[in-house]
Amino acid sequence: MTDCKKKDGEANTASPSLSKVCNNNLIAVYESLTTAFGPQNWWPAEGPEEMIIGALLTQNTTWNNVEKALTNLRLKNLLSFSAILDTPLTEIESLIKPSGYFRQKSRRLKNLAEAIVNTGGLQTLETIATAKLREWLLDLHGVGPETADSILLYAFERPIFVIDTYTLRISKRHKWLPENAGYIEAQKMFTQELPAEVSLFNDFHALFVQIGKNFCRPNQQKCNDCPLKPFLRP
DNA sequence: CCCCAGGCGTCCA
DNA sequence: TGGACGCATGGG
Repeated sequence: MTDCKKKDGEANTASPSLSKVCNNNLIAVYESLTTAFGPQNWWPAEGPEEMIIGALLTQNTTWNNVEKALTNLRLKNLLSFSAILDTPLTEIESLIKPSGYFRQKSRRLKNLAEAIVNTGGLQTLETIATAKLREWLLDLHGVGPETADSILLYAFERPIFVIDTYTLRISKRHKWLPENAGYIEAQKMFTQELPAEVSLFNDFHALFVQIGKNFCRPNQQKCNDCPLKPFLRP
């Protein structure tokens, strides 16, 4: 972790900042994760509408619970924005109950569906440049940075690195980032030090979730068996 | 019984 | 501007 190689011609006098992990190592992190867990294939396309709905429902919620809600919606043919728009709030509430926060999320879902339909649907949104589209998403009530970026990456296939609590926690535990780092700072690190590839970002994010679930819980870290042990900074 | 989950908006200093 | 808090079901 300490011998970050400089690019050709670059001065080697400045000591690398503690918050900076060199390119080689984040790639190595990804390779270690892939070796340990294999490719993840997250959100393998039941279509962008379902991905977007899932991105909203999974806020602070396990995917297992989200799947129950998605199944309920699918059985009622409600995995489309126009259908959600035409369905009473109370029905949405009862269908998505397994995914938790159902009163908030049902409103957010209808709100999101309404915004998308009113703006001309996904076909219109697809034509919007990434930065602008991110702003548009963030303006929606109930869509924060992670949900917006998940939608950008997984539904619109834009090369945006998604930061979730696992990614932040893992980055801090390994001292790739300072303890007070936030979403933007973390995203900047990954963006700057990785090639902007959708498939890489997709898989990387999913792999971090695996590490988080298995080795990096809030009050329990099993660093001894963790594939990322070699990447812990002193 | 406990802790935790693929966050976000609100409130308050 | 940043840190607590409520939201809610389901799994370990």
